[in-house]
Amino acid sequence: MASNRGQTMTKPLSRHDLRTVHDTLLACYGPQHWWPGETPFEVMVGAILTQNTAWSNVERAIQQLVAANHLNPEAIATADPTTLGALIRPTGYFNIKARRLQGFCQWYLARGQREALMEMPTVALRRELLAVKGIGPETADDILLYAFARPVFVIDAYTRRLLARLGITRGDEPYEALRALFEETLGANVALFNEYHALIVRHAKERCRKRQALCEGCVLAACCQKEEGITAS
DNA sequence: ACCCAGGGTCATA
DNA sequence: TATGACCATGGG
Repeated sequence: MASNRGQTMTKPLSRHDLRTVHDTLLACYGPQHWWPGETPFEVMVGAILTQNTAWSNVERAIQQLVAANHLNPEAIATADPTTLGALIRPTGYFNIKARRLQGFCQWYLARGQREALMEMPTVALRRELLAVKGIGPETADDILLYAFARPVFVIDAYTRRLLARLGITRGDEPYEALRALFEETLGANVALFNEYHALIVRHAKERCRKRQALCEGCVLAACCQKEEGITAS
């Protein structure tokens, strides 16, 4: 299906319109330059710290890790858990996340870090990431896509909400079903997956919000199945 | 004083 | 397999 860059979509959507949704969002917002992180390792740390947490809180934690010279796998793996917890405190769940970071870094070092892991096939790397305690499907896919440039589509709460409101899904599909939907419909494409997920986050944060969505003026409004969108108050 | 935010694990039934 | 409790800080 042809894209309609710069225009408002006007028909109810099916799953085959995922490409057009991307093009419409890109025309609206422009490239998002994701993931916000200086290095691949910082992306991995950020992916764990942002679990169920606002990104602004993660930025503080990253700053504190840098200031304490702890933003490297050796320092995190060998840090005192209480010290590490204090550094990442702003992200919430800091006791659990400190353990998750340490478990991840121990695996990362044992596996020879990024250089060695880059040689591993995507399916095998994904399986290993999921075996690390505290890394579930979304965190694994964040790392695969944004730190290892693998063609894996990230499904998060924003993606679920947007697809359900558009009428493409019901909202209760399992993670793997939604990931397969995007990957099979769009075809493996790292640059596209990277940009699309970033655009979904941008759109869901600033317009397709959980409550009080700003449907008036939305580029997807004409084709969206969401009923009674609350406009700006 | 709520509700929400770029989840995941574990214990139950 | 499917729900619920739990983890915890910061902004609106």
